[in-house]
Amino acid sequence: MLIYNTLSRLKEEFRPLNPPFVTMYMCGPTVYDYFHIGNSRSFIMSDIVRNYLVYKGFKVKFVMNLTDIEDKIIKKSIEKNIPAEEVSQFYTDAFFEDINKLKVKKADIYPKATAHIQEMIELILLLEKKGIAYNVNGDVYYDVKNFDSYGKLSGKKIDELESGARVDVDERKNNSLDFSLWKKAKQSEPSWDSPWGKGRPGWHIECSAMSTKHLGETIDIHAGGNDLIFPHHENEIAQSEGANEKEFVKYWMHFGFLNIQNEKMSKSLGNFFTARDVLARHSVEAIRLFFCQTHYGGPLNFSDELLTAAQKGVDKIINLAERLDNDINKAEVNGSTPIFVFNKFYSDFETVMDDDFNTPQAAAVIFDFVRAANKIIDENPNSCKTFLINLKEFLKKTADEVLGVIHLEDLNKRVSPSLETELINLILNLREDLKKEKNYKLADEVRNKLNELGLIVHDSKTGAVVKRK
RNA sequence: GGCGCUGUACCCAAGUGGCUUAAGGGGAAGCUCUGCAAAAGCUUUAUUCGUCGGUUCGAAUCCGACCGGCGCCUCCA
Repeated sequence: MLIYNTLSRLKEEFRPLNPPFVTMYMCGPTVYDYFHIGNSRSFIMSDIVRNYLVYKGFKVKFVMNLTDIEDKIIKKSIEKNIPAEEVSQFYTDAFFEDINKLKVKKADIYPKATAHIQEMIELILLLEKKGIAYNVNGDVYYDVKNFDSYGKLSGKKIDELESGARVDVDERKNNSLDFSLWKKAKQSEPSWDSPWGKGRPGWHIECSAMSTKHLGETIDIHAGGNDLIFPHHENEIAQSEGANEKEFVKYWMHFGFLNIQNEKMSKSLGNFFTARDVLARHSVEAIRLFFCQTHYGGPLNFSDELLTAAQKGVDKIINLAERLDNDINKAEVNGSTPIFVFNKFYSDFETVMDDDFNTPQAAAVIFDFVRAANKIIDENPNSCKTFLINLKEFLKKTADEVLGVIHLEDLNKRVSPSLETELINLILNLREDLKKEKNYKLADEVRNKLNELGLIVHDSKTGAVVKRK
């Protein structure tokens, strides 16, 4: 199995430190606002990576941090005149709501920055002891010149970065690239006691401290968006490897941006839709298939039209699943067992997913399977139950449990009986009688009236099928 | 200025030296089914991969030049 490692810029054979265990850390949200649909791409793609590792038999421990103390949270708390904890708690709740709707599986642990202040302080002390951190009147900085391999992840060289730096140079720093480990408290800001006085942690230190605490000094996979490569992940390496003198991460994975009209979707540009907005217009399945149909590392343009197109693809898979459910109920136990190349479809799926999670190809395998399955059902109307169950099992294992582009359990929920469905069936049965009497005028009128009520009636060989608009 | 990504059919998009004279989805067209309509299924749909040169028995895939799009270097998934 190959994974593209940002560190080496190569696809590398995946060899976790202690197989079958895999440790995976994903940079989570700063809880200062609802996350946008671009952020969802990273959450969903990391979910798929994790699901596939589980499919392959790995025991994955997945950690996602919650940054609950940070400039933007403080800014919002001042604007709204409410405590910072209230801001972060509100958006943490919203985060979990949205992530559930996106069918992203829960992480094993969601460590919060504010619950790990002590660990961060200890890490900074260690860096200070090693001479790669320095204190300037209560502000503690990381000294990049004292970490030899600074820049190895982003491919940057310290000298070049300095000359191209766009930010105003902070006179107190030794080097303009030095970054905050500990920020001295300003008035009315949340703060914690520390050996350097009251203050709060810098942004990067939390990931180093929390990934070490929950996953160990060296972790297998660390993932996040492309924009985190520099400076965030570069700084994490500097902190963790500077302190522990051990390799921090074996495989760095980065996800491409979601663009709008070829521009990166971002809060600062204002060209974004929140995940909850998009979920109000499109299904999770359409969103997930849309993301799957392009490789995780490249850019992807967002538009409602593309999501609508993805929905059609989802429907195609769901139609087969529903057809199978229907046939499984009717099928004979001792029917025929057609010859079908299950192994080929499973091995094709694995081959492409093994190649750096090629989800577009994986989706292609699923669509090929859908076509082949429809064909074989057409050609073998008397297939046995087991055969049909095996067909459904393929969809469950791949499209549902790994990619999450369909959710079979939700389909089952849809057919629960109620008075409403009983009444609809009654009307449809009466309409069948009208059709038998060739009273098409009245039959069509019934169909039109139902349509006005939001129910679409499709006649088929086995009787009318009704769908909600 | 530095580093990196990218340009494949009407749209989205995979493929990075021969298995591909290029997957898959959407769209379009045809067929099957059918009282009609719709739905669904099946079939078809790029001799061609930004442009121009080069390497090679062989290139969308490697090299060079050029044209276009984007990202990071400041908070950002």
